[in-house]
Amino acid sequence: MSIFDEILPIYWYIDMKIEELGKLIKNRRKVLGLTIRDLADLTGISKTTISQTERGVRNPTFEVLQNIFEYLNLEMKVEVKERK
Amino acid sequence: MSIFDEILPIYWYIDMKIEELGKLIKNRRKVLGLTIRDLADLTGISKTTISQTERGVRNPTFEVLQNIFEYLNLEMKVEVKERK
DNA sequence: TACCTTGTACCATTATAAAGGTACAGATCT
DNA sequence: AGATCTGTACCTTTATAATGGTACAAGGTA
Repeated sequence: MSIFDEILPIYWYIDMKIEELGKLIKNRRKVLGLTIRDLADLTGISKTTISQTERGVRNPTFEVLQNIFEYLNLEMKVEVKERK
Repeated sequence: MSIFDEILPIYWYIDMKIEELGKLIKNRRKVLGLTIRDLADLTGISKTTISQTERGVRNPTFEVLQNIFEYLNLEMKVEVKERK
């Protein structure tokens, strides 16, 4: 039906690339069955900002990510990078 | 000698609060023995931005965090929040 | 006493994130 | 055909992040 019907991980790893972060947000939003308008209403963030953040065409602020993560039930962790 | 001589965790958890994120960055910078000027030179970010980000008095962009994390050898992970 | 380092305070300017509107294309309906 | 929904493409305006300079206070050192 769509790419979002595949088995979804409950854990994502982000290597600090803005495009990957956008894909993660869009994926998670779809999983929860929300539209961009829905998420905009929930967070109070404009649809423009959400759309562009999901596509990685803009550099969002921490506050924007904070709000989006809250309503997508996501949390961020920071670790010291392992040495290879 | 200072608060940074205590045993330091190799893992931090950030519950999306900008003040905590700032403390984490400052702590990590101190652990690596870097000054704000050092980090500014490494990342290309101004000392003003770094200082205010560490104190949580400003809302940094993702790009700024990306750069800081890179030179502090930190990485970000995103997880689905566990239900209580 | 200097002198140097570090971090913060303060300011003006520039760059750009965010908002909020309209319009449009594609898909999905009746 | 039309109507609706969704996401993107625009555009303008506003808010504010980021820069880069100076100055100053606290601390350490010679």
